[in-house]
Amino acid sequence: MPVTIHDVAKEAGVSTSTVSKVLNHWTTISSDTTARVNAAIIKLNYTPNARAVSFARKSTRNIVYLTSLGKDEAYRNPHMFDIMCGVHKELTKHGYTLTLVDTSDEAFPGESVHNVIDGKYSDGLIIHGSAVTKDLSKLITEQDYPHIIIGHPGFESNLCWIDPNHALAGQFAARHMLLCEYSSVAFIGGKKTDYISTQRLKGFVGGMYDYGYYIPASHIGYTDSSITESYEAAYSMLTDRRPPRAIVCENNTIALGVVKAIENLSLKIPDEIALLLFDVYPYSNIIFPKPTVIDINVYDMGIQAGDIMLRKLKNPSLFVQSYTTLPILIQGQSTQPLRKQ
Amino acid sequence: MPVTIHDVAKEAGVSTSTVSKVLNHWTTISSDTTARVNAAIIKLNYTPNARAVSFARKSTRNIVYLTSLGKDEAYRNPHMFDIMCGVHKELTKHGYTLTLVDTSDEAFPGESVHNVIDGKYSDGLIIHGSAVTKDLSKLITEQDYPHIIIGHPGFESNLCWIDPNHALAGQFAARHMLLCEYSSVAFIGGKKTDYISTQRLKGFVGGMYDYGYYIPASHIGYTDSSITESYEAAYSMLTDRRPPRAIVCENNTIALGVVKAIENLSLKIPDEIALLLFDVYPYSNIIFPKPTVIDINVYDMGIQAGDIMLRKLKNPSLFVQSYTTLPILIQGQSTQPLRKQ
DNA sequence: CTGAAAGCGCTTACAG
DNA sequence: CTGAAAGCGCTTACAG
Repeated sequence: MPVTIHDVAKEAGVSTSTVSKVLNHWTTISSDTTARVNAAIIKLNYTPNARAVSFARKSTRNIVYLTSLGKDEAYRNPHMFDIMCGVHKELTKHGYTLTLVDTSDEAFPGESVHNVIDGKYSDGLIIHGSAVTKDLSKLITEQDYPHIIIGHPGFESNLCWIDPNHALAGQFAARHMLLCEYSSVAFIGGKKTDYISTQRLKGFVGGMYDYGYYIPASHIGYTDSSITESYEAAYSMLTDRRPPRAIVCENNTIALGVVKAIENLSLKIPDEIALLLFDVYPYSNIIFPKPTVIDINVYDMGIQAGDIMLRKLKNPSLFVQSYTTLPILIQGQSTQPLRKQ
Repeated sequence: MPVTIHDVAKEAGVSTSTVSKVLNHWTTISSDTTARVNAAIIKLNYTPNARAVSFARKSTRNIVYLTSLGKDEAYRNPHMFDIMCGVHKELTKHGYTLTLVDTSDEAFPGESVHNVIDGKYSDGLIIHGSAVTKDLSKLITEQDYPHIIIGHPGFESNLCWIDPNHALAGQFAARHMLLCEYSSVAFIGGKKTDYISTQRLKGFVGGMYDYGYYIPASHIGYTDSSITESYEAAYSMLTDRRPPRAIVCENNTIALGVVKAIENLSLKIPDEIALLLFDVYPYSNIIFPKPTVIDINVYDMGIQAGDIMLRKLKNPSLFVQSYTTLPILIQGQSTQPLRKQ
């Protein structure tokens, strides 16, 4: 038979209320009693029944992480799981648990959310941006349910969200290029309709402009993010009569195409052409020489999401909509070493 | 105020016991009463309080997934998360939830497991093989706690586990090569101490042998799984006086090195040299021509783990130790097309 | 076929 | 500083 609070109370010669108070660190208990109760707890190896606690307390100390969990999602979108790990880390630190809910295979995703909320499975909801629909938004807002969205939803709303600052990452790229004294820099990105690519480009162009450099249209490439198109974009820029001195690649696949073009033209990195990438993942580690990369610490973004969730639980009126996660620069050998730090 | 079972009972004009019985599909309730209760449930939009249910029932309908959830784990080991998604899928289907527990940052991982078990957080434990220690094994075995290990632990035990059959995958590779009528086939693998690589090699060599083909030592390469060493291994085999007609690459990184050697020697795939890889992830999709791959459906392995867990909960004496997940062959253009299917 | 009542293991006003 | 008692929202023998 599992040991209960009654067993502990009997062992310590006190009431169950007193044991409960010791367990919850009430300050009104004498140190003598506290000691006796703790001794009994250790002697009996007592662990409170989490179900009973959560039931009596009317709070679960559990948060639900809502996202798409289909087959191959882990390969397609590992960042999402890295964020999840960050969230988990922060919640665990404060005694909360994390439960997963999938949105990938139901007709109406609101159904499971409705269950989570009305079934009181959790105290709050952390939702990956890709899983947010307008229906969901309405449901959460109406119920005024504690939540935080990771990655801002594609529409205006009163939801709370955080998001990495991709434009700022673009500015970082510009700044680094100028520190390396490259003024003629090209940018090869994804489609014009791609949100992240557009933000990075915007930040980059703006950043260069702030220092007095203007990027001509011929030095901006839009691709479908395939190796083939990126190769072609880079090849044509590099064989132009005024080739760029450096290329910023908006993602890893683009970088592969660009590197291939550079190899085929037998150019030396970084002496003849410099390279800067966004994201470490998934190919930066198979590019030689080791590339200089601007990365986003999404694990840290998960930690922030967890932290905000916890703060919201204490203060339900807390409202957050912000670009919160800063990019970091990882210096490699694909750009000139800086004169001094 | 949330609506409770009492509200439903009052609305339907019955007792709470009766409502509970309808909720739990007891067969003793008249269809007339059932209809009235269901109508009340819909009218009031009632959802049972999961906490109360789990508490009263003394079963949580929750399973804990125990694994390492540190930073970058999602990039290092996405398979683990794919498995997790499979587990989640199967559990959800049967009304169970999945909660995550991290093993990556504690001095004694048994601590959190002890909590999970004694705190009655869940009905069972699914543990990723990499997280299993002897202490943990002892704890679980002593408590006779429902569990299933994914990937067999590195030591003998009475734990229940399932694991993909890597040796069988090796046999598949041999069989496919012979169907393509390649008899001179090389194998480039990881270190001799690598478990998966060794199993795949063993299955491959054995499979070839079963059909009467013997792989000479010169056609077996051991590497540190780096592009450089794989390149060198392939280069030396291909420039040998009796080069292989096909190469089996034990993982994706090795394949990159091998492809590079093939390119540098200007050999044509598959006409001059054929290629077969293990694993789709992470680089098979950047290799041209699209390679023929032997993959393991680890998502499906997660589903199986979930299924076994559920069966164990019904029948605690169920004991499983088996190589359960079958490899699949994905035909690409790096081997001859087969004569007929 | 239905309901009254005990109980799941805690927490928390409230009284002392 | 401590304890008796009510209550969290269900389930489940048990009686009828």
